Amino acid sequence: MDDELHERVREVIASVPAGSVATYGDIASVSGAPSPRLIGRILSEDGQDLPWHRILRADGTPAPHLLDEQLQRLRAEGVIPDGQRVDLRKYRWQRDPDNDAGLGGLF
DNA sequence: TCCTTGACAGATT
DNA sequence: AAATCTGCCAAGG
Repeated sequence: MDDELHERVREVIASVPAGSVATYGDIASVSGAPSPRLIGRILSEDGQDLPWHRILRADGTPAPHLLDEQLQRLRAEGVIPDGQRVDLRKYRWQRDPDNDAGLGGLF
């Protein structure tokens, strides 16, 4: 059921902790989406209730139309963007190797 | 049914 | 380092 995938993607995005960010590719990989494009599409349609501002592109730069709002919201959460770019090395959300994934045993 | 568009990513040039 | 090309999947015209 592809609806499940859609739901899973939202779940993963919702599981990203404040003060951290993730890339579309990461979300796609963790959620099992076939392509990161799906993430963007889902967010554009059904991401109103999700922390979409924590999702960045692979370079650490948010999407062009969201750029203002994105950086502003991130800054409010403690993420300090370097110009238009966020240090993924520091803020990128990665599953704790010691603790299980942020999925909370979704698998 | 084919073509275009879009919150992307990675490899090339 | 920056611009370009290619592959990717789904939805709408």
